[in-house]
Amino acid sequence: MIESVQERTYQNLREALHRGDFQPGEKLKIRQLAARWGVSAMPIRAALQRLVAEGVLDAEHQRSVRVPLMSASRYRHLLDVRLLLEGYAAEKGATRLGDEQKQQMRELLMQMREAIIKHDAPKYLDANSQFHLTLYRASGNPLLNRMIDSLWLQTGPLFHYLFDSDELKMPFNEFHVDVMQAIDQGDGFKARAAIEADLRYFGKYLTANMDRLSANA
Amino acid sequence: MIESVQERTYQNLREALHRGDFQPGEKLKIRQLAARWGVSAMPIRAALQRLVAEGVLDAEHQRSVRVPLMSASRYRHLLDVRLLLEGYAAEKGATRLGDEQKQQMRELLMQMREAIIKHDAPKYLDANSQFHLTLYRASGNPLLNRMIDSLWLQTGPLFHYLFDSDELKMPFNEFHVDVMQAIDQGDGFKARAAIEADLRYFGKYLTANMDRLSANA
DNA sequence: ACCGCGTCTTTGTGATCACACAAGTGAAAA
DNA sequence: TTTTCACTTGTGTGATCACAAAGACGCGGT
Repeated sequence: MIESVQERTYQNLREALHRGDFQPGEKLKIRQLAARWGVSAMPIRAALQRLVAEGVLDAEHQRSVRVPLMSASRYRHLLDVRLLLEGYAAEKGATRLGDEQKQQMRELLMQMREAIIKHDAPKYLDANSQFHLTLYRASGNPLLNRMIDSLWLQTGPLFHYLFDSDELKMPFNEFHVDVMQAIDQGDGFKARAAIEADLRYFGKYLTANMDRLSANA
Repeated sequence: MIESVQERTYQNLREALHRGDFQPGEKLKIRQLAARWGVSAMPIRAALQRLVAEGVLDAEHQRSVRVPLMSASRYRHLLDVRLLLEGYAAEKGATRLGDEQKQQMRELLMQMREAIIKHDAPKYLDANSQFHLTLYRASGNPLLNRMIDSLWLQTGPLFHYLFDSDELKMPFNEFHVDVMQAIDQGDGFKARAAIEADLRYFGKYLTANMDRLSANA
């Protein structure tokens, strides 16, 4: 796989955002990021513009770009769209998953369980997103998948706040078990319901604690 | 309103695409476009990358960018997502529309009727898109609206093919009347159904004639 | 000590240039 | 006549530069 500097830079930025390297509200400065990765300003500009176009970053009055702040209403809007798209993708995907992908998802379920025991939040988050995205990808709609990717990237930074606080017991994967059952039964409707429950549960917890979380930031 | 060269260039490109200045499958060359609008390569690059990020243009193996071809399956995928998002936005929007916006939509309905009588396709298309987008915007979810905008831009060029052929009688606005009724009754569910019927009807016609249409291109 | 004003610095924007690589073109040989 | 290969042209990429505008800082006046 040949990758251009722009593509690499874009991926770097994406990962950094997902990792929570930048705080919500923080200004991203071109020259600063360029120095960080030892490239010129150009690929950084391109990556920033791309992320702005995807809705991941905010551009204010075409001057600086910032990591967006997550307000309760913004989260609500995000959740509404995610329920819509991910619910649909889950319903469709559950009936179209191949055997190897089902096996992958079972693996990921195990990895999540392990991660919880070991309190390995990054690993849990990684397995969790792969679990979801594998299911959605089976829907066979590339456009839908692109949009869902973008939505996850917009939600992503928030996850990391959550797992910084140790008190959280990460009991979320009971819904994942429901999803897995629904898949094994080929029951798309049940899969949708389980995914929606997962998202709602998560969202409920998140919005309830949002003030505390953003205060920590 | 201050606008940068990049923003202006982006809008120019958008309009050109919407107008059908470029054929599906056509390569867009940076220097050529730069000469066309008398700017340097830079704002063109930015605009192209932005449109690629929005899914409006295709970038193949990070070399040239092309106007995407509309295959039947691609249209199907687009329609599926549009039904999902626009159906939801319509249902939500129908119950939240303000009086002035309802009045605007009634105006637009009249304009569409006029445009049909006069066979003024551009005017019809313009009023049609405003009619839809006004309704959706009332959903009050900015993220949702951004995504719907992007979907319309991806579908947009196809509309123009349609109206190039005179045989088409544009009988579509009966569904728009249904939408208007549903709004007046404050019936979100009915509004959703009418919008979905509109999209499906249009899509059915479009996919049925896609071969002929793309042959004309 | 505080407020106002001008300057210096920071930062994004847009132009230009050098380069690499892909594609097209032509000629020469089989 | 066809195929192949070298060369030329076209095109995107990434770096650098000049500039304008916004923000930060400090100096001086009251």
